[in-house]
Amino acid sequence: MGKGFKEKVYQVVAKITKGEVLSYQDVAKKAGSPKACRAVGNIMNRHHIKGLPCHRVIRSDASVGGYFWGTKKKIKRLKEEGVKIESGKVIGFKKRK
DNA sequence: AGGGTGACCCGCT
DNA sequence: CAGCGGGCCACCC
Repeated sequence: MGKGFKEKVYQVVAKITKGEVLSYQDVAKKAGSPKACRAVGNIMNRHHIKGLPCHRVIRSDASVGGYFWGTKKKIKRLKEEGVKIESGKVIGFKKRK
């Protein structure tokens, strides 16, 4: 296990600790394909794996991004983990723009 | 700020 | 079985 892109994504996301947030591009990069940022989100969407903290994965512009169960839920979960979010943006995240 | 293109995966036709 | 389009995105113009 861990040969395919998806498997790598699972591993990377599963390694995200409580209160930490990573961007889709960062996950994609760690998974071996920096340009597969879109695929990462798609994988979560089509295969919402239980036990996988996909809510800790946000956009590279610090916006929370989408969520299978709803963006509102995603924000709530992140806040409960100690992540400061304001106006749909993660405070303290280095956005590229 | 908005639109268009690029890269990758999955489901449907 | 093969092709097309859409999606929890990112970057450039």
